[in-house]
Amino acid sequence: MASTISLSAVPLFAGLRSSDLAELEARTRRIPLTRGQTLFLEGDEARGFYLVRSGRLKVYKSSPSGREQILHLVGPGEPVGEAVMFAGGRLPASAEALEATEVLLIPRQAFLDAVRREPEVAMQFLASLSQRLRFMATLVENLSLREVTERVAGYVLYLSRTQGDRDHVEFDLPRGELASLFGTIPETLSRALQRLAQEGVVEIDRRTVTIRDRDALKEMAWAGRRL
Amino acid sequence: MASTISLSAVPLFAGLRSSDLAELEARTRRIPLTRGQTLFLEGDEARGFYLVRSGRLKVYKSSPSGREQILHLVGPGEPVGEAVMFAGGRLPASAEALEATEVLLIPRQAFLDAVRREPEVAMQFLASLSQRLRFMATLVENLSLREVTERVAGYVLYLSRTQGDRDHVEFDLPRGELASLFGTIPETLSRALQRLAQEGVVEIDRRTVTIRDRDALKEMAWAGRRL
DNA sequence: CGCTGCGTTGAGCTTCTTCAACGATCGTGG
DNA sequence: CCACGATCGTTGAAGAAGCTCAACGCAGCG
Repeated sequence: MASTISLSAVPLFAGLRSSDLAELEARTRRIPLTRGQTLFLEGDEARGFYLVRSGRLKVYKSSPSGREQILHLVGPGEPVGEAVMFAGGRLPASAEALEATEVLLIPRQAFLDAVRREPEVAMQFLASLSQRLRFMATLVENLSLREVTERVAGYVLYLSRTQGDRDHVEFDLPRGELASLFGTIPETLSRALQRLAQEGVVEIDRRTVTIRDRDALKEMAWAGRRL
Repeated sequence: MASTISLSAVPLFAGLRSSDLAELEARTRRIPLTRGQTLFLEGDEARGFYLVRSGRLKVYKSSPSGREQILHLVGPGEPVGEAVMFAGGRLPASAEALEATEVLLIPRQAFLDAVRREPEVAMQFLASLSQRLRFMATLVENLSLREVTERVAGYVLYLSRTQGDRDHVEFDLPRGELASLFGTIPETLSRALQRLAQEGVVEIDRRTVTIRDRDALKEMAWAGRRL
């Protein structure tokens, strides 16, 4: 279950020769995290960046009143905090383990050396940042232009796509975290799910969602209302 | 007024030798845009990316009902659509000129050749994407965790910072665009401004904002309420 | 078997949006 | 140079979506 990815299998470092990989790895530090443990907080100084080896992190912003907005989820082979390395400044968000997680701390200089050896690595990071940027654009669109029920419908379809286009989909997060991902609170999420269920579009049992009317679900996901 | 930036002054290409710069420039195409003209629409195929030489663009998402959310503003020396080059896929948003604007279309291959000549260019783009990512994180935070009045207060402070910490600040956009930037509509923005004015925090005359009580403004910007 | 935490449901309230009307401003053409 | 129309910004009233607070059911766990 706790699949651990080795550096040689990390797409970001594809292109590095195994000797360089070995050197890179030697300069990293392994950091084990338990569920709920904080990796860093918004405003912290960055000493390098992190690579998730196993488990999962949430990267989030929190409000003075305690509400949280998840910016993205980070899984095995994916980097966290690397943007600070490129642009400078302090960490713009916080990160916390959603389950038992192991990350690698990669010091700034070790990374720069790797890039010098193999410029292709920089291109991989460009691709990675670009993908994240696209994800953020979608998030902004959801928060600003879609209502909660539409976001949920869209997420179910997204999960269905990533989980093999089945009609059986598993939420990979508890309700509260799911709500933070959608930019809302558990109560509202609960009501949105209930609405989808009541209209016969999906069936919901705990974390399992069964898609009953895929077309209706698609309809809700991008138009929702009017037009 | 219409300051035009030359390629040699673009930070992204700092590091390129002038001969390489000349070659790069020779492979670009100049595209003049009038105010309101569309550069590309969400879903378009990208042939390369664009660099703004003069003027200003908005990059935005639009909803079926016609509302728009501005993702970012792009000025002289800044790139648009480059993320698609790195990550593939189609353009995730639309772009339109806010005023008379000239952009350079830089073909994918011309860019790749430049990077091959000078790997430092890749690092510059990493920094640029990272900054944009940070901006997007702030946008998400605003949309999800702050109310409109707080966003406006924050923006006024931001403008004050960028315009030299004066108490006299100029909105650089008409109301409607400003509203799109804040993720709301002109009516709501108008009321938010009115509230700030009524509490004596700022004074507003058309696009000019005079900060009357900077501390109160800061207070509104990050806490707003409770705690 | 009871405790604890998560998820759901209900009622009331706040914020924001919608729709409509109105005033001001600016550019244009007479 | 002025009058006109179009656009932009503001204001008001009503409605919708989402949030807060509180209570409750239920499952998992000690």
